[in-house]
Amino acid sequence: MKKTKFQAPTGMHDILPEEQKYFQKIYNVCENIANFYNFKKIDTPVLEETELFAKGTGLTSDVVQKQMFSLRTKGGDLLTLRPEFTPSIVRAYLEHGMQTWPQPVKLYAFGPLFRYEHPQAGRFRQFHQFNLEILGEESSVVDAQIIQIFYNILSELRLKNIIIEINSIGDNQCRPYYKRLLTGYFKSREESLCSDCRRRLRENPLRILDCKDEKCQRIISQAPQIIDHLCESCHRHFKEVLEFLDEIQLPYRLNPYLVRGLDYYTKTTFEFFVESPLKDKPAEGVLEPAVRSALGGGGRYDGLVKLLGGEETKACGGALGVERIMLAMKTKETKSTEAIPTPVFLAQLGNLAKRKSLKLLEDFRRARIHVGESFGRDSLKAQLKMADKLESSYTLLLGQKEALEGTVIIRDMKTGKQETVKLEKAVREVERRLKK
RNA sequence: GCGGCCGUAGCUCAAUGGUUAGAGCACUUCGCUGUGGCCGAAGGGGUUGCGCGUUCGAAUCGCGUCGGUCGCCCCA
Repeated sequence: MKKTKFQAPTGMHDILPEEQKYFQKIYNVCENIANFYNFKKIDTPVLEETELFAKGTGLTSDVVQKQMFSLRTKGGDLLTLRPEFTPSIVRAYLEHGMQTWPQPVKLYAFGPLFRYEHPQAGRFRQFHQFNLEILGEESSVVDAQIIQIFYNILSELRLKNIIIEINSIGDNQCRPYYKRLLTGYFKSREESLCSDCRRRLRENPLRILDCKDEKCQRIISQAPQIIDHLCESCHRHFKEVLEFLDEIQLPYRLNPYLVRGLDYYTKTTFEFFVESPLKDKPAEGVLEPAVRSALGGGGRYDGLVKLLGGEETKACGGALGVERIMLAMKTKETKSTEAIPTPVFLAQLGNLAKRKSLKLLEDFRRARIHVGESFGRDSLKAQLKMADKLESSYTLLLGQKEALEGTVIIRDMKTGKQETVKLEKAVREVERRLKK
């Protein structure tokens, strides 16, 4: 065989039939639940103006600073493969005048996203998210609802030990004050911070809070926490969100350092994890790090719509990472969906029979019975072998003799018993047998 | 952007520096003219990721490069 010259680009993958089971499963669960909560589906282009993300996602975010796939069109437009959904959806909200729809507008999206970064477990340059947005709603109840929906999806996919981490990062009433406080705190200890954090100190001091560096950690643990410095309205909002979560008994954990890297968040931020039950015995050393990465996250973004040119519109949203869910499903050995057998196989022999087979196949399609075939093969042996591989319960045999007589043989693959029936009765006969 | 590990058949993997790089699985065909599974036989499939070097001789050693994978950063 010739050496294959081409391969998928770094961090991008074919989703082979084997994997499609998981994909489909995740998509179906997301869609069903989203529909139940009255979300409407939206698809947006994979490419958007670069400016949309620069402004929306934010210039200080890593996503914009170094992870965008950007290109210039022949006409000179600067476009970027979407690294996340939210700015696109806000753009669509404004472009189509959704402010005039009954508020809030609840939308969901599912599709590929692109970020230029170094691939590793659960992290790819092309990956998929399921995304929810509720635009035009200020109430804390929707924050809780979005968290609840994501939680429901993950449970429905049979993931265990789901943990929600939650925080509030305030709004532009209280955050500037907290930021100054924090900057002051870190400035006085700047020499002890890692180089990244020294940069963050100037650009976005809040991000220092989720630095993993050991020395930084010690400093962070003594730092002022935002929840102690929220303004009245943010404080109330956060308290309400937590009360809602208590009410529906979701297992959340406060994480005062959960900041998130996208610039537009205000008030509530949250992330989802699957906690490993093996935590106390790291001896086997399997699968720990991959499982710890966030399965999803999101938060409130009360300023984004205005930032992108609309009226002040409060909103909240979030996303689940499809590949990461798949990883978690596999790691937890959630029962993988077995290959579904093809109940009936149609084998033919001879030209006349082949022609009649095409028609017979259509009869079965109309009866919604899945029938396998291998019309390209002429030997009966090879066709029966295929029927065996497909784990068919019955094989229909249509040869020269049967074609002339207007009959077909039904072979029970388990017992090997065969019975000849009229061609017109084939569908009904098979239906009857399958019911047993 | 930085670091660890790994690149041999479609897949999983063998092969002290030494003939023509092997095995299992998978695939195709035959044994069996119109009857599957089991069994037996045969066959196709490789520039050992690529390049340069060391050597009488390289899948094996060295350097480089590309790719994969895992981690840091960040995120889903």
